[in-house]
Order: sequence, then structure tokens, then C-alpha cells
Amino acid sequence: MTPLKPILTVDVVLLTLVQGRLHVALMPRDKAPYQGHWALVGGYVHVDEDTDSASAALRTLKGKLHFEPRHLEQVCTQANATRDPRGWSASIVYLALQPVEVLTPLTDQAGLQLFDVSGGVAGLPDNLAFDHAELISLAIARLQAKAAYSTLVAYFLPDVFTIPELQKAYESVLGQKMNAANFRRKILESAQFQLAGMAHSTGRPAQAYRLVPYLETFTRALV
Amino acid sequence: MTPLKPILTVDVVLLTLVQGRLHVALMPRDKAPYQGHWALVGGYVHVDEDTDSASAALRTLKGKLHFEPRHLEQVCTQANATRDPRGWSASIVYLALQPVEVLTPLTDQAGLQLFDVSGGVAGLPDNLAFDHAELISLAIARLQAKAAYSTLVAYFLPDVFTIPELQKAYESVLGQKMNAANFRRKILESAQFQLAGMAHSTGRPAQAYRLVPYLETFTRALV
DNA sequence: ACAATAGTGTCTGTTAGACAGTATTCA
DNA sequence: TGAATACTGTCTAACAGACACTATTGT
Repeated sequence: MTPLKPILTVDVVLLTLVQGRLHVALMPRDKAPYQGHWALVGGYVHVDEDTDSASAALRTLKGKLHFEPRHLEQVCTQANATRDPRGWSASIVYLALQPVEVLTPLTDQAGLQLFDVSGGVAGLPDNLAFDHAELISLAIARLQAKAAYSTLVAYFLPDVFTIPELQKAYESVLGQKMNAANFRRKILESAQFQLAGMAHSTGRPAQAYRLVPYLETFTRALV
Repeated sequence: MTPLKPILTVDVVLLTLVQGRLHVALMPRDKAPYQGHWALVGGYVHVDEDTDSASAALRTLKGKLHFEPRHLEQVCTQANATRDPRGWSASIVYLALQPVEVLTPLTDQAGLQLFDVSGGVAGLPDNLAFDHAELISLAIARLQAKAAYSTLVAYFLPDVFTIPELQKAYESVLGQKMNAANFRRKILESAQFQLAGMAHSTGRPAQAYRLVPYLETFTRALV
């Protein structure tokens, strides 16, 4: 007797920053189980079209939301007998980061909604599908663990941004104010950002920067 | 047409320290594919007996080697169409740490062998099954990334150990010598270790310590 | 001129690391 | 008494963080 194979899915915890508050993107499920409940963007791995699990995550995002995230990384795999009523199920969990500008036009259109998780997962609606509240927790924990010594947070911003904008994003994710002079020094010393012209809003114009490609960790933590 | 389900396995990268050198435990595969090649301890997830993927990893270790590792953590999931000739396959990779004393008696008996990976994966035999060389690389990278700010390395030592012994283990894993006075200070300040009598060998006897349960990260990195 | 935001210079307390020196055992 | 190992005290250079100050725009 060969044992039944488990179900294999990918789930993407798509995070963004809305006015200094961390938000997660969820869609209502259109099928049982958990029909109508809020769920992460995800789906089955398709053995005939996906070359690997990251491709499956990207295909899902492109299929449902028609965009590629600025950042995508694997968080962990949640796999057990009880998380899915259909049977033993493994979900490969991905963390995706994206500037809110791209996401806002998609709300309503695809049923997508952004939920405030700046205070953790507790504030989310009750009707979340599967163990998705837990998956979101895990992804946020990963983000916060990496934030202080990586440029991850920059992926919440558009391609080009100023140092004060970056600082506000870091403060939102890490949940603490930082000294502007010291923040600036660390960012510039990290050599992970390159000049990209000037940015104008109210007050004195600021130097704009973009991420240097392929680097992403600080030698010293930001906080 | 429902697409074929992928294969789901767990693979355990079981590491130990042999005379100050990192080693990985491998077993020869007794079945095709890759029959006779060296492979990680691992196997299929059994939906009828495993409650989750960590249980599957533990069952595999107990079944093949009859022991529970001192430390077990999930590293990542390697999932793609080409890693297994039988078809689309996902392997949930676990890192296990164990003092060598438990492992040595198992070599030969179960066909288990310890391979030196202190210089990386390059020194391993050519006939490694699947993508196991890559999985070993990933697990070692995880260990080294966490080592400097966690007590992970202590799991290479017996339950009770001295600070100089711990220092040697850290030096082996991190690949650099450390100052004994400063190392001692950091370890004691971390409050992650509690007194456990005295240890006698040559020279002055040393205080013995054991890990405090449930804690495992330093507030500041060791290096 | 003033509000608003960007950016700089400098001081200070803390800490990591270096190193010299002391302590306790065994042969 | 000397070799071997464990452990302690202290100095210093580097750095994180605080903060006062200057710069550049729009109204």
C-alpha cells in the first residue's frame, strides 16, 4: 500500500507599508474549503508549469494580481496533518515586499484588500482561511528579524527614495524612532545605496538614492 | 485533468564536530535512484503516521539511527522539477546538531559515515545523491549565520561543558580564534548558561556549565 | 522672514578587543 | 618547581547615540 501524497501549495505573505503602518494583502477565497474567508495569495504547485517553488509563487502573483514583487524570499514550510481539511498539507511560505503604490490600484479590482498588521495579527478579521494568521505572523517575524541589518525595508519604497523616507520606513517596521543624523551616517557608510538625483517636496529638497544591486546586508545593525 | 502531485520528503543535515572540524553524517542509499550513493538521512513524509514535518524528520532519525538529536530546526524547502529523477519533488531540509560521542558508535553499524565539511562541501565524495551537496551547503550556511549570536554551537557539546570547550567549538564553526577573556565575559553576561559543577582534565579544573533551557540568542554578537 | 525639511559637526558614555597578570591543578 | 590550563583586571581605540547647529527650499 502506497501512502497518499500530501498536498503541496505555496502561500505568499505580501506586505506593504501604508502611511507608516505595515499591511498584509489578502483575497477572499472563491472555493471551499474556507470559501469567502480571507486568504493569502497562493495556490497549488503545478508540476507541469512550475520549475520550482519560487516560480510557483511568482506565477500565482502574476495570475491573480498581474505583477512581480520587488522582493520575494522563502520564509519556511508549514506542513502538518491538520492545517487543511482536505488532508495532509504542506505550504511553502514566501514573504513578498512591495511599495503600496502598485497595490492600491489592485484593491477592489481583484478583491484584494490591505489589512493593518502594525499591531500584529490580532487585529485581522476572524474569518481567515487555514492557518494563514500563523503564516502571516511567521513572515512578519522574519521581516522584523532581518530589518535591522539588511536593506529589506527599502523594498517597501519606490525604486528611488530619499534617506528621510527610508528612515520612516525603518521606523515603521522596527517600531522605534531613530536619530536622523546617525541613521544617515549608517546608511551612507553601508555603501548599499547610490545617488539618483534630487527629490522635491515641501522644505529643502533631498538627495535621492536607489539600492545598489545584489547587496543586502549591513556589517553592523542599524539599531 | 488534475495535475500530478509532487513528491514530499524531509532531509536532515546532521552535523557534528570531530576534533574541531565540522562533519556531516551521510548514509549510502539502498534503493534506486542513486543506489549506493551517499545521502542525507531522510525519506518520504508518511501522511498516516507523521503529524507534521518535524515529526517526519524525527521519525526518520529514530528509524534509521535510533536517537533524537539535541537540536533540530527547519532550514528551508528545496522544491523543483529536476532534483529527483522520479518527478517534481519538494524536500523540507532540517538541520540537526549532535555531539559526536553519540554518532561515533553508529558508524559502520548503520552504514553511517561522518564526512569532513570544515572546508565546505567541495571535499565530499563525488557520488552524492540528488542535490544533497547543495542542501548541506545551505544548512552549514544557516549554522554559521546563526552561530555568532546564538547558543546553537553548544548543541555540539555534551549536556555539561566548560567555557574553554565551548570556545573551541565556536572557533571551529566560525573559523576564527577568539580571545579567551572576552569570550568568557560575553558568555557569562549572556546568562544563557548555568553552573553545573566542576570539570577535571589536565591543568587547572574548570567550572562546568549547562545551557539554560528555552533561551538561545545573545543580545550582542559574539564576534 | 518664517516654517519646514535636509543635512553636518562634535561630544560623550559604552563597549569590544588586546593584553598582562594571577590561580589552581598535575607530574 | 615548572608545565598546562583556567580565570581576572585593566587599558584603549572605536563606535553608537545625543544634540546643537547649519543649509536650502516654498510661502
